[in-house]
Amino acid sequence: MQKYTLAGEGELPVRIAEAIRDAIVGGRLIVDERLPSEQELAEQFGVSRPTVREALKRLAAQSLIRTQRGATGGAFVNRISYDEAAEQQITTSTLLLSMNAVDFETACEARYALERACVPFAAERRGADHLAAMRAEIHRQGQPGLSDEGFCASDVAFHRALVDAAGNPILSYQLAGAVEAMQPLMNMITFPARSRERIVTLHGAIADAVEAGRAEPAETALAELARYTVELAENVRQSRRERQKRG
Amino acid sequence: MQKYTLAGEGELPVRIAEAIRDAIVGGRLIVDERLPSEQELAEQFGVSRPTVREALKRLAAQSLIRTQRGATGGAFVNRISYDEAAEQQITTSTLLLSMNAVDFETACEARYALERACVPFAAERRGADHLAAMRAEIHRQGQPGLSDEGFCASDVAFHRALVDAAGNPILSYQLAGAVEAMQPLMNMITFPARSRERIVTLHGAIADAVEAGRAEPAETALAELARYTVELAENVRQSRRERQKRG
DNA sequence: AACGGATCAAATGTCAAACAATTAATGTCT
DNA sequence: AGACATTAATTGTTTGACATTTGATCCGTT
Repeated sequence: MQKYTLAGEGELPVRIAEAIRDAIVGGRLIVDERLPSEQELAEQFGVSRPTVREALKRLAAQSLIRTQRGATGGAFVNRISYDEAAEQQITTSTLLLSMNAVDFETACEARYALERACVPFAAERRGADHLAAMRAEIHRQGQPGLSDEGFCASDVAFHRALVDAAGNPILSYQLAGAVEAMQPLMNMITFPARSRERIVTLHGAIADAVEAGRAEPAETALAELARYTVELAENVRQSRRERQKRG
Repeated sequence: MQKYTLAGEGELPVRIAEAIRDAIVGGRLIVDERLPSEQELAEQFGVSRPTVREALKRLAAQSLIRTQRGATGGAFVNRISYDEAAEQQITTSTLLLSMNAVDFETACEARYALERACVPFAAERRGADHLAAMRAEIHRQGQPGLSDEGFCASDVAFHRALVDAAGNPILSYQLAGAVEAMQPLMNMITFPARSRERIVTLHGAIADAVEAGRAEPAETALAELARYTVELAENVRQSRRERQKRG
């Protein structure tokens, strides 16, 4: 049976990778099925083994297959997990943000808007574990002596808990990329004690609202948090400009 | 100057790819900068050229670099575009959904929730072009003789226009993955004339609300659309079960 | 002097053949 | 029957070579 058909034009490894990928998404190769050995694939496609290898490596880079050495080794169709998918999305999003001069306001708006989408479900389905995680992060954020980066990391953890509370793995996966990718941008902000206090208060309001099963006040607090974060970033930018003008 | 440091353990190409990727995200390699030739890289890392090639191909598969043949060719750091990033996210999301038995309801909930996040901005900033695109798709959806797949495609186009109307490229990019990845699932639904009529009506309500700059009715219509879509899928599943029992 | 085309050189793309490393199955000895 | 060495299959890696592409250079013509 002909499982793969080489089509189009361009570099061989790319076309081979596409052929195999199509076989996977088209269901002709099912999860955990073993692909032919590199040697056999090379013969089937009429190319050399290094060429096949490059194709397989492309697929491995996208987590579509995994390879195993040894007697019963080979390439296997990989069931991509939420974690793997999220991981990939985070690297892609991070690169996209860092290389395209996305202004902080746009990224921030996107992030909090997406989070807002989770709130109604979080308020409806929140479990004790997620609430506890949120409270724990809030407590950490109030600790004096916490570094700015530590504060940022805790902020991310808080928002991940909020998103996970919605109990929708697809939402969690999609949001992970948006939230995590923002972290490098957030790390440029300094959080003096007064700002932290304000943020912790808002986080508390969100946790309270979610615990009470009320979406609306949580959405309001989230919107305020978005506004305040943008304001903080604006301050940092302004003071940096002034320092540059002087020095 | 030492730009790359090989760390950790495991397969050489993976470690080399990581070293180069870290150099890119760490800013030691800037956009459009040319990497050393494969030969030079091989010498620097103390490995053979095919090994370096595999590493480069991994990076190329993630759109981190692009390669050019010829005299002035080589590998260049790639500025990843929104389209490329979205493309990758779509394939990842599609695979995730198809391989993890995600139930339609969960995926649908996620999709419409994320779309809802865009609505306030769309209502605020909608441009004539986006509104026109939405109207055009609504008109197409009303045409008799349109295939189910054509209807689905138009549905996707409508929602993309809605998302783009929010005028936030990050949101558009994030949503593209969620909306497009749903299409294979949506394609399993059949859309009889009566269902289409209902959907077109809701689409019209969304377009009207956005045009009027009112977010709330658009969100309501979107929620109703989500509910109705899940209902349609449920019907398909039920009739399929009955057919199976009989035949 | 400016334009056009042939040549060249550098780089990636591809191939071939081999050896190393790993791993599970097989077979053998106790 | 169980422990241990052997073996075979497969991927990982190296070496060396040739093909292809493409910009740059040189040279002759106008």
